[in-house]
Amino acid sequence: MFALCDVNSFYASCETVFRPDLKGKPVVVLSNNDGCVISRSAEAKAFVVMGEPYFRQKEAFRRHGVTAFSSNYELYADMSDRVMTTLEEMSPCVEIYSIDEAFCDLSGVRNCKDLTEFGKEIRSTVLKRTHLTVGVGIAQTKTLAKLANHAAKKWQRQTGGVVDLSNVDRQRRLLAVVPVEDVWGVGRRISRKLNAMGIKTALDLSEQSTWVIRKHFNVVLERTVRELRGEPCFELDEFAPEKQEIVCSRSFGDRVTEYEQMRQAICYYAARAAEKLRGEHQHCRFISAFVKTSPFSLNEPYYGNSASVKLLTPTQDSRDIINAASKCLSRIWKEGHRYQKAGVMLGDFFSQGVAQLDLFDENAPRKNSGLLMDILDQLNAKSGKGTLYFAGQGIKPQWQMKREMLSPRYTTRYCDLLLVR
DNA sequence: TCTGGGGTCCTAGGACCC
DNA sequence: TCTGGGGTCCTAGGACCC
Repeated sequence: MFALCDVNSFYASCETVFRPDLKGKPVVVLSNNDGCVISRSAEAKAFVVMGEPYFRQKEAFRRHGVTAFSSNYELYADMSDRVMTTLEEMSPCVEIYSIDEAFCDLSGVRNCKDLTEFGKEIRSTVLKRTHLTVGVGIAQTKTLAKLANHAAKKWQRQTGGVVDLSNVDRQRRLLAVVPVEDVWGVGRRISRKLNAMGIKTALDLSEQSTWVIRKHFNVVLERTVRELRGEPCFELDEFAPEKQEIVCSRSFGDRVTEYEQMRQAICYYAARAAEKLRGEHQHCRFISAFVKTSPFSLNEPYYGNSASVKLLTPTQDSRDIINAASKCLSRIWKEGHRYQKAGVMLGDFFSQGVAQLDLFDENAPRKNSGLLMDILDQLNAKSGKGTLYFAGQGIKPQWQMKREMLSPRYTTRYCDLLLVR
């Protein structure tokens, strides 16, 4: 048995925890650069469109008294930790699936407790400790647990925010009313195709023959069908697998038109990516950089391109990674465009000591590289990000993002006491 | 004027091997 | 006239997730 626990309107709720005056009022959180709406409080759902740009909804926000926040990921990550710690205390095995969701293994719990009761305990404990509300969906497969969670949120008042789907009749009744596009693993493209085939509800999908689904779609959807029937295909992954790639990219607050500005931005992303890489205790061989103009602007030609290099010897040294990324940039830069976004990607990872040195590599490994990087990371960890940085990043970046409605650092600076007890 | 960021998995096709 | 069979590895692209 699995329980899927997720926080209601996570980002928006994190903001209202520290602004009790906004409880019960429409609140939204915006993506970087205050671009799109990425989280809405229950009260905001009626007149705010998820994923739509802020500038198009500004007027409606004003009319309905919606409070908007720039995203404050430091705060959300910290609140997420508190929620996950609580879940880990209450359940023997937890898979943290995203910043606001976790699957809990309930196979043992089942023998000694009523599952719905247990779900309610989780809810009240998380609420008490963090002032955040979670929905709990319980079932014998992950896909069904997701669906149960969906129901717990949709009919929160009737269900008390907890739905146990172990009963087969109950399962069928729910599947029959859930549109197929709300099933975990069924996105826009696939639901359109399914609808055209007359498959409209989750129940319809669960009744398809697996080989028909495999023929018209793929094994991924076949697994979803099996899971909907109660046959588990996905296990609980308690330990996060090692990363396969690291991406660092950002849209610019203002369009970038000058090479020097872009070079600084790429240098910054490369340095951040290298830092993340060392955080994973990995070395990489693949480095790429990309730039692009806005895909939305109609009166200028679109340009987007990327270039990559494959090193002979894996590295974790920021200097190597910055070097490689800068070289990539020089290959794809085109004068005369108004660039909206750029980024750096790392891949082809090797663990420490596993890499084979190359006899013909002209760039011999740098002396004391590991030691230097350790000191760099330690300093930045202790004294705050950006204490020590590379000259290539520039001193006064003009390309930084806009966050005009940012909330204070409630939990990571001076207000920690609020939540301690 | 203004539209996010970071991931995973699967498949098909090409290059190459014997 | 007629040109095999079985495999691996890599990459790009498409789908999905939050």
